[in-house]
Amino acid sequence: MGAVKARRMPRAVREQQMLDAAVRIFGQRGYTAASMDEIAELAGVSKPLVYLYLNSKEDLFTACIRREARALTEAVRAGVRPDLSADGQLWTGLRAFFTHTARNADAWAVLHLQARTHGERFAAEVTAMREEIVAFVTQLITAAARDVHRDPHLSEGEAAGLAEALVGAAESLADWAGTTEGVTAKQAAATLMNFAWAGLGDLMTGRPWSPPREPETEPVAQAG
Amino acid sequence: MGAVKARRMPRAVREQQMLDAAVRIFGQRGYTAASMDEIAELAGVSKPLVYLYLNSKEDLFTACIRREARALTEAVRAGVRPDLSADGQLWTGLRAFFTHTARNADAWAVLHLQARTHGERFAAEVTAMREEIVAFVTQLITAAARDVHRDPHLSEGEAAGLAEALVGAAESLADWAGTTEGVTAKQAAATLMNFAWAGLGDLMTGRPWSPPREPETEPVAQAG
Amino acid sequence: MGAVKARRMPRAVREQQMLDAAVRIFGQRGYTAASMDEIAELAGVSKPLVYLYLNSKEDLFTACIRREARALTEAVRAGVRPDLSADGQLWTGLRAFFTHTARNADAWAVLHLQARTHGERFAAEVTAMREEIVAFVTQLITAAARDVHRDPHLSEGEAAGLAEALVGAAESLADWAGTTEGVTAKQAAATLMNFAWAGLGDLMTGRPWSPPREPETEPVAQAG
Amino acid sequence: MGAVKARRMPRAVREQQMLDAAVRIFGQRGYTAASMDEIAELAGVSKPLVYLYLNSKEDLFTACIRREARALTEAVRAGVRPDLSADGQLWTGLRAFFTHTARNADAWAVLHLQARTHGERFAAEVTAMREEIVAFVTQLITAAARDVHRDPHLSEGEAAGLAEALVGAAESLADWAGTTEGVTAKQAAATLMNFAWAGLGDLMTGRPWSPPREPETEPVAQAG
DNA sequence: CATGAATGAGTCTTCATTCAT
DNA sequence: TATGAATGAAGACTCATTCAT
Repeated sequence: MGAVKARRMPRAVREQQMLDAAVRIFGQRGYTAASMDEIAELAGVSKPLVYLYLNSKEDLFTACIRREARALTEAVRAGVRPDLSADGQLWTGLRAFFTHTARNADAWAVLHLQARTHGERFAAEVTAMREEIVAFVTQLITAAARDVHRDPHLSEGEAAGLAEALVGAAESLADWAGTTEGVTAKQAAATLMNFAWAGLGDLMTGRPWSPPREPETEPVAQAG
Repeated sequence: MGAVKARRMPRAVREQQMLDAAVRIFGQRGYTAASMDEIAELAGVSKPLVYLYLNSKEDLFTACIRREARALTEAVRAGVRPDLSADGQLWTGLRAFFTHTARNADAWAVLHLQARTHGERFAAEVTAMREEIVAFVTQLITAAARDVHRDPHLSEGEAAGLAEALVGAAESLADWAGTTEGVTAKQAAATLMNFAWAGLGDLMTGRPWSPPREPETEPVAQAG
Repeated sequence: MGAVKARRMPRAVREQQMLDAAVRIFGQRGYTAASMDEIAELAGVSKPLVYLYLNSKEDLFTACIRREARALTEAVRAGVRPDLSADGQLWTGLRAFFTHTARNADAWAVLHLQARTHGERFAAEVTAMREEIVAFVTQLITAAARDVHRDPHLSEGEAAGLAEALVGAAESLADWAGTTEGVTAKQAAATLMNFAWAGLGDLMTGRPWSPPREPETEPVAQAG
Repeated sequence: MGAVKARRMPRAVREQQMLDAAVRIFGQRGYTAASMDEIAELAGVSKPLVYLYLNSKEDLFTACIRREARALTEAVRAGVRPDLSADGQLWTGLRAFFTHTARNADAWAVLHLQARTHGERFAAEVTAMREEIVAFVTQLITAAARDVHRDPHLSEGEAAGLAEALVGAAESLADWAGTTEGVTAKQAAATLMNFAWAGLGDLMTGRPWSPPREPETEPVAQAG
């Protein structure tokens, strides 16, 4: 298991091996349950070397998050075809997204589950990436609205909410596709496009779904 | 801090206090970072008593998951108005869902984040609940399709995928509403209905979004 | 070795046992070389209990310093006979000092060597005690000067310097008496009284030793 | 930081640079807290080179002690004017001593604090130096006694005790002068001469301070 | 002569868990 | 019923020390 043990490698290479191991362990065990011992062993080095290069468990985790966040955004960016229409761009972007998350399940677990569950410092790191993506999707939605009407029915706030929903759905479907046998990235993307885009289309043509009248809305507040 | 110390309470009551404390700590610190010491202190009892009643950290966590999963499904079930049409039922269900998750943020964190991040045994516990909900939503979607056509365009698999997307989006929006100031449960529900339902409607009237032709789809497989 | 192992002792007692052990180990091995393992073992308890009661190595060391500093000052205070003349008070105080340090060699090593060698925080703790003693000795010296003249030849600064020298000499003699076989506390005290008091007497009668004239004094500055 | 990096220096020079760095670090951090990494970095060389030249941390520390002990004794020896009377010799010796310790505070910390706190092997190294000095001072005191009487009142043991006290006071005053702003070497020396010499003078003229009668002397023994 | 790469061994610290009362 | 006293096991982190180049 693991890579063949090769001693005396240049620092940069060893660092990547360590990050590979760390992403795998963090993704599978979770941040706290992951032990530096295990990571070092999987990386084929001794623990002190991990500390020498990556400083601490926190820093190591942060390095994982950064590397994988960058890898994911770049994969998506590379997938998007800017010459297509808004829905075409979304489609290709989603395909890239699902492909990347499915191929890098541990990295996705690190970003989507672990990083958000172990302290603000880590969460902030992913939030940056996520916001970048949400902003991009908001643009796409707004652009699409412009394609249909000169005078869009869509406020900025609404567009942001919809983007949030779309990204959220994508994230959940990524988990689903990663967990469920026989669901391809393409299928996941198609499902999401079907689910959302047609609806958005309707929305933009001025036929939004509207809730029935009702008397009262209680305020939302945390109980405990 | 914590509850007022009252001795000699009936076992059932004490147990609930412990679960209250545990949900709070697990939700805020995460499963591994949560310490039995802290939980016992917040519950206002000594640690051995926690062990006497709840057996072990794992069992305690499982008990939390079960209690909160049941509470959530019951809240949703209670929210749904079975006398309404499919979209009406979905709307009221979502409202109940967002209201409950917003009011019980720690419980939601336990179910949505913690339980899925710390071992199969816990994950399975939530999965059961989730599947129940997905099945219910699948029914609603199928029912809605029947309402529109006698001869639905919607395969079972498609309906399941859409339900998955909808539930996923709902989960993400629950996080979003819990995190973002000034977003009410009602708004979250409306956003999701707008996002999805109109699209589904389109879908059901036979105008699905369709991807452009392309030659090739690579299979999805985990790299590492 | 160590005390007979008795389980289930009240906290206060156990704490003192731990401090006893800690003083011994810290005094003999030094702060850094002392291991919590060894201290716990000598105290007859497990390491976690040491942490439960004393918090950390730093806190444990601080507790040692405080306890021993208090014990030493109290021993000296109890030794001084306030009804005697200044030289009588000094004599009895020194006797008490040498007796206590000789009987508690490890404690003396903690206070005199270890506490001053491992960070400001610890050093400050002993400095407080030392300043108290120096101030007391300064008073004695000044009082003695008043006994001899109405109009003392002794400035405040000079008195402080002399007190510093006397205390310093006492500290060194304590090491010496502790190390050298066959030197009693009484002898050490007598040596110091002989060494110093007669000289101070001379000083106070206005016959100070004076350095020969010389042309030049270079300023003192740290090289590195 | 550290010395300018110059490669390919003769071994002797490099060794001195290493010792310079080591004395500084050992003096400031203490033996155990000092890390070979830091020493090597401050010396401007790689760690393996330190090991190549100085063998081990213990050997390095020993080398420091030896070099600085020799430097100190030589400074004192060079300061003493053998053509002067006994008190003149003591005065000039003390001046040299305080000047050297003040100018080499780290070296003094190594000798006075660190070497005595980290194992017999190191302590022995300084003890040798100290005994040499004490012996020299004993001679001075005896010589001074001879200057006053043909038939000295001073036994050998008494002279040794007094020398011990004087040296001890000098050591403590060295710390004091090193720590307290505005105290020069000359002042420290004068304080000590005033404190001691006049007293010794008295002593030698046959008027020793004598303790009051008292019934009992308890034997001194270590408690623990 | 000189060093970047690498580690075995050990330290402080924490936590889930259990007795004895 | 309830708890103060106590611990085995494990994890993060550091350091003196050595190869291989």
